[in-house]
Amino acid sequence: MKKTAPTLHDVAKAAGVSIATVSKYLNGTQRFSPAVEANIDATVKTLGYRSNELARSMITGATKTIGVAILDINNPHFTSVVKGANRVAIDNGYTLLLVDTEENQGREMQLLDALSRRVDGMIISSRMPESDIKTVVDFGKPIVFFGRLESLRLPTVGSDVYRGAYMLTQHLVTQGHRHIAYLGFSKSRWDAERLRGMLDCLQQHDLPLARFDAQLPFASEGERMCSFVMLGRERPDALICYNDLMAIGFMKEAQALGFQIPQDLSVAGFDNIQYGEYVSPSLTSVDLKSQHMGEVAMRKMLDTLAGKETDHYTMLEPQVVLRQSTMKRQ
Amino acid sequence: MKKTAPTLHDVAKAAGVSIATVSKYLNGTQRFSPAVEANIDATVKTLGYRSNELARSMITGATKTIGVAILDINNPHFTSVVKGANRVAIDNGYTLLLVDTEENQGREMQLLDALSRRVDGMIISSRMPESDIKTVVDFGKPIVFFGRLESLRLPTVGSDVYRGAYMLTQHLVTQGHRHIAYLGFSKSRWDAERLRGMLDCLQQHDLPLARFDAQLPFASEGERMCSFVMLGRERPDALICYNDLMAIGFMKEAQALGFQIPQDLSVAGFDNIQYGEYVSPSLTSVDLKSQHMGEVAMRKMLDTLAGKETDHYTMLEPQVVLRQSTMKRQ
DNA sequence: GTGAAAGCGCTAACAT
DNA sequence: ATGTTAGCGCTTTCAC
Repeated sequence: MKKTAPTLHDVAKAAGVSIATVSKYLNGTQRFSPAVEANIDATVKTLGYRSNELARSMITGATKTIGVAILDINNPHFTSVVKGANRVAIDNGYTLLLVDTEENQGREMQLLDALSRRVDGMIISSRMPESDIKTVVDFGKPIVFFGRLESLRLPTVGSDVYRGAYMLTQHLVTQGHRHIAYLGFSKSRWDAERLRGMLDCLQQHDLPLARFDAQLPFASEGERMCSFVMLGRERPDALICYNDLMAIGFMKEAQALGFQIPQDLSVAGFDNIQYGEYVSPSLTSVDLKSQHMGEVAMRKMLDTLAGKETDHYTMLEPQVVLRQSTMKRQ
Repeated sequence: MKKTAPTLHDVAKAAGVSIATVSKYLNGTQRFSPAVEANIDATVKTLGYRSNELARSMITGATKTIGVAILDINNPHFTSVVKGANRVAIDNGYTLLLVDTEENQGREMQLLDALSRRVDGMIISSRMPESDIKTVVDFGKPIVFFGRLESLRLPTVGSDVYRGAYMLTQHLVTQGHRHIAYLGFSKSRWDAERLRGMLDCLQQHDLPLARFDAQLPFASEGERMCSFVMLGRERPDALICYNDLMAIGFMKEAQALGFQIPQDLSVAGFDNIQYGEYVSPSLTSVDLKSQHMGEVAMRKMLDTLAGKETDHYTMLEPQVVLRQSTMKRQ
């Protein structure tokens, strides 16, 4: 029950060797005579010595910690991203410092500022404008960013949502839908790409797109927007939502309003979250490979830290996953 | 574009004052003459000085970081816990170091070991035996634990699952169910309490309980166990699952097998995860107040760090949330 | 093979 | 009101 934890100094003294010897042996920097090594091992054990990571980090300049900033930990898409990033991190001896910015612009910058001081690098998902991202870059730590950037040249990773949106739309058109609507979320930096994919596809078929915009990417918002979309002058026969969460909320409310899905309306989302399988009808979705995104981002981070050059933009290939919420129209 | 970040020393020199003056002023430890303060402010700005948290932490002994270890970040219960903990942490100037042990005993100890060296305290959710928890306590950092402990006297927080299970069972019995089954998860330290609550209630009504045990607390496991439960000799008329995830999986598979819920079987779970509202039928559940658990845990941690004594066990009151997956039997 | 000593950037007595 | 100085626990040349 000692007041203060044993230090390298204590071990050295107790083992009758120098502090440098202990340090080098423990770090595997150098080998020593068997007698000395055994002695150190024993002393470390009896004293219960554990290195002070802080002191070491101060010298080596590395904390072995990667900061991960996400928008909302309650969103399954982000938990999958974190899961992927975490796996790769752990396999490489790194730990995750998590920051949940709660879809809340206000404190984001100060959170990132604080974060940047305690990590070796940051993996960031954010809705900040590029000018703000520039500020974050100036915090001086390596950054991997989710989503494509215009002016900044940063390592980024994303899913090809344009392709995903195009494919999904193409499928709906092929299945006979003629009145397709998009319940988007224009605050997201991924929204425009989805929209572009849909528009390009529909234009080829000379079909229109009805557009709606949500304020939050949540299920509750999908519910809220439902009557607005379904009880207007022109009811769509297919709806694509910005993400699965919104789609799930929308479907529930649509059913409450008396509509049958997919008979009255086909619904689809993005992300392919796990719960899409368990709602009724099960949800058709564009799988954006969330977990893989996290893995790739962390691998890029680690490569950057190791001084390797990484390609700047990595784009994962999405996959349309068909389920019961969409059907063929005759 | 300097190679190395400016230090306190640089600021002091550039501002023509001593290093201590800068330190004290920046930390608000002491006030100085307006001239000096303005001068320091200006220099800090032009140099872009940002304190090295590591060096500071080494001296103050505080990292302003709390480690949070959870079993699975893909489980909504835990994301809510983290959300709650994170809110309180941020409001108090702390950051979360997250560790996802992935329901994987093997690396858990080494992860916690590593974690303990970089944080001021740890909030832990784990299935470790108490002997192992003792080891973690010996890492020397304050700990707040989720769940009641037998021998160890640690600050802990939990939900009164015994009461929750009792209430839920009571409700089912009142609604006319006579063949109640429990699909448990005996590896969890919360399983026994649930079971005890059900048993105590059923005993009073002189009713039996059929028991099944899952290997993992996932939806997929609920699906897997379904045929085993539903196609045996004695089919239950009500099923309580260890958690909502399992219940959701179970319901899906039961419906696939041709059963109607709740007509053929009432189903209920624990946690009251968000998705329970969106599956069909919507899921009756015992709300364990996940987010509140996280908040309370973090508050206890902060109190402990501040030297305040905290009560050792805090038990939140659960609430039965009735939805469509349970119904009255005549 | 092993050890002495110089810091890493900062805080906190203790001076002045 | 401001400065001097002694470390915090560790890594890392550079000597012996």
